[in-house]
Amino acid sequence: MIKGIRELAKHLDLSISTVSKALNGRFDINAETRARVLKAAADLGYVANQSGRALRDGATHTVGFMITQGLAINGDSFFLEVFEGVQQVLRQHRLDLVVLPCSSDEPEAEYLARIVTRGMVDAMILSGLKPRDSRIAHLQTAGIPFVTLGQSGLEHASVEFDFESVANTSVHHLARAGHRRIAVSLPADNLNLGRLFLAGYERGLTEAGLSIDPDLVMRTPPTVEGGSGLCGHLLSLPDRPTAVILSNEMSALGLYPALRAQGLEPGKDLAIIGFRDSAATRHLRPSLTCFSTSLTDVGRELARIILAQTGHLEDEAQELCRLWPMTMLRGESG
Amino acid sequence: MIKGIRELAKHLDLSISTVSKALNGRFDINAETRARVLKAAADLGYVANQSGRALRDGATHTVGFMITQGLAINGDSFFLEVFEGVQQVLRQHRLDLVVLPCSSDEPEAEYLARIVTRGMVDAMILSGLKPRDSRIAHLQTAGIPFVTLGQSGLEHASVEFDFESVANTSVHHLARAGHRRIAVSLPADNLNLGRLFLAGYERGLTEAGLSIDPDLVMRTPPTVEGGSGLCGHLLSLPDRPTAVILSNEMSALGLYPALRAQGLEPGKDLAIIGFRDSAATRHLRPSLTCFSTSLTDVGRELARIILAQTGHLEDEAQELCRLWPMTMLRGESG
DNA sequence: CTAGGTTTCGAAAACGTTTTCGAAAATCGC
DNA sequence: GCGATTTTCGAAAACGTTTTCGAAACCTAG
Repeated sequence: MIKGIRELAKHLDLSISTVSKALNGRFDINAETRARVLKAAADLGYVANQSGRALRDGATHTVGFMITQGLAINGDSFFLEVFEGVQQVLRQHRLDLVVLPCSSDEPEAEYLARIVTRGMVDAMILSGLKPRDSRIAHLQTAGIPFVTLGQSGLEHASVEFDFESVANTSVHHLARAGHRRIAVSLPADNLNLGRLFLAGYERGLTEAGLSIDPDLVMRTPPTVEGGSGLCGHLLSLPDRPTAVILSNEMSALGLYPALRAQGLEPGKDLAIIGFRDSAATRHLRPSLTCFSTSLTDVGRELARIILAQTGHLEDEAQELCRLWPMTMLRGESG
Repeated sequence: MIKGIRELAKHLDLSISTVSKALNGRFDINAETRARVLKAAADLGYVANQSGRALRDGATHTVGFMITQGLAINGDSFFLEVFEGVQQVLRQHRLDLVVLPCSSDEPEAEYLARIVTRGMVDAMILSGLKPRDSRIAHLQTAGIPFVTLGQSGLEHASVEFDFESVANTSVHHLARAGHRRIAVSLPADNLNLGRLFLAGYERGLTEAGLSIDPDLVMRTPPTVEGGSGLCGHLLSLPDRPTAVILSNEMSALGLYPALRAQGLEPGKDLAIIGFRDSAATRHLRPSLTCFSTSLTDVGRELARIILAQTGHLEDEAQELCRLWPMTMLRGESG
């Protein structure tokens, strides 16, 4: 194993600059010498030192993906699948992905500032944003290219699931099946998810010629317990709804057993449309009608947006907020 | 915002070296000037550039945690909890954690070699190891400190769940409840998990005065479908077992409904002990008797082992393989 | 054979940091 | 007040890489 380009050059009896240019594909190098250099580098296992490279040309060739402990949504691999896609695309452009986990005992903004000002990454992917997240302003003033996964805004690039269409499609699907009283479960906070979901829900009702009843819009924590609680809430309504649309992947896991405890059968006595297809919901019986998408593709899109901002991708002018479509998986629950 | 230590020095009308020493706590700096430098650095948001630092003193002050998409037997929440603990401890020593996801279209060894020879990290944490994983030899010859999560061997540092005790405790628990025919479900491959689990199982049987019946040792893929298949296998046995011990967290999710489809009730017609407590298994009814541990603590231990190897932690001589204990959560299933 | 053009390579600077070592300033003993 | 000692600071080198620019060597045409 060889230490630096200096040793490699000495070993080849060439100058440092010649070796560097051969490795980086510059055009003022004889094809024969280039081949000789490449072979030697491969044989001796030489790879350019990252710090030296970064220092020289001011770019780390590295994209950061910040995650926080709080948002471990459930037991399945949401992020792992996204990482896969990001890394796949970045690698084609000789960039690398580093995931940066912020521990819960450090403020997110402080952590991000440290990472960015230390110059550890050229660009950032953010997830788990809070309503008015200070991290966005920080990256903007620092001039670091970035994209967010979810919580889109007009002022920065983002990828967000198309909750509006999901809710809208759900309503139409249920209305076609004859349902007139369709409830919806939303998170209590004012995240984009809730706003978009509600908009699609109401548009669907209007388009289907159904009336909008505020009593049918429930605020539920996005947990299994939230799903259990939802059951009581639904059954207590005067004119009991015959269908419910869920906006998170955990609710169904609580709703199913809670219904059965009341002697009701999911999908039969209450139609259910869930969100999102995952390892946890996939084995519910009767199978859950829900929405699905390739998270690896989402990761690929995130990477492409970053590449477009850093100039690695010359083509298409990206729209700022990428609404990500999801497809409905018809199950037995509604 | 300020660019480099050069600007900061000029702004303070001090030399570069004085500023550097003040920031790094060297002892040949006047307390007053140090305070002045620290204040200015904080005010102007200066943080030492990572590449320059790494280049100068040959250390990146960064620990890598390699994960692979392929064998996603553990999901987001598993890793996120481990990351939390690692980052907590590393941060106290002014180190940082970077998670390095290897995409499925690149050989793991090649990816690791690239990361390491590029000098992106000072040490590595490895997970998801295969039986004779070439990554270990590579790190050893490269002289990079590392620790593995699982798949312990005598030749390198590792943290591994104490599967032997888990299986042993399970057998004793079931034997005490009167069970004589206790089955066990193991993965098909020859990972440590299977070896250790089987050893603990057989030791438990012997200690409880029960005979060892090879028919009761089943090889099942560690998936929900594996759990479903296990049901048929169990029921087809001539002298049907009254209890089963599972060695992965997904099996129970398949076994429960499969049993019910046969008209049998989990925990009543078949005692079940699961491994491991997780968000997915936590809402099974009747509740699953299973084993649990703090994954954040596991992360902390991993970090400590790394710190001991890199000399950041002067104290205790670590044993090579840290067997990690788990505690049994008594549920209604057995 | 020579002038001009093309191809191929090397010397040197720069990126930002830390540390060694020496110099200057301050303090002390007498 | 002066030499000796301690305290405080600055100049410069080094880490490994890439790129600019100039020099050398080669080739072509006349």
